[in-house]
Amino acid sequence: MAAFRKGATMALERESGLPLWRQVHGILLKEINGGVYRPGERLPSESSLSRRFRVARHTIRRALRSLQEAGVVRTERGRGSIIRDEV
Amino acid sequence: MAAFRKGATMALERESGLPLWRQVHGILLKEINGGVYRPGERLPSESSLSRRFRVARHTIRRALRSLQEAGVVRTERGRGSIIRDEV
DNA sequence: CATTATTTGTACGTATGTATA
DNA sequence: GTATACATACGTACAAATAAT
Repeated sequence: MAAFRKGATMALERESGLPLWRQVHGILLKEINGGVYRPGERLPSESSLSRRFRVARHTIRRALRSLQEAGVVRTERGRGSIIRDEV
Repeated sequence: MAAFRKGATMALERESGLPLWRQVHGILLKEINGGVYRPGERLPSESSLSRRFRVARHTIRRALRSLQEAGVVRTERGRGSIIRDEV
């Protein structure tokens, strides 16, 4: 399937009970694991992700935070969220 | 001094460069260490702290999150933020 | 080197949902 | 059943660090 193309994603499910930020987390994690974004590379900016997923930047930041806590990315002010080398 | 009374605090410094949420973190931590709030007890609600410090609830939540990450409190939905047993 | 644009951080506000008291 | 309290999600504005021109 075409689920690993950059920037093309199914719409989030707003009635699923699963928080939007968790859905974003899951999608980005799959894309990272699928090689769409690779270690050392930056994820798209928060604004960009906000447009892509049609959610508030706040929601994107919540998702990115959970990716940080999971050790998947590190976020640097003014630079972006960088994929960590896989463990 | 009277720095350890419940709910009576100097105003936060908005020009200090230190983020408001860090200031709130520091004050609450001192009060916890000073015995104002004790292990097993709950901190005041987010709304209450918001009024006390005259900052948005968002800012209080940021401070509480950093206290969680520091292992000082645990937050439970519908219940509040409970002081952890000291380590 | 200087200016502008981009990007994340802080801080405010509002509304609604969900769990607990 | 009502009130309280935290969680999710929307929005806006500006500051600060970095990148790009």
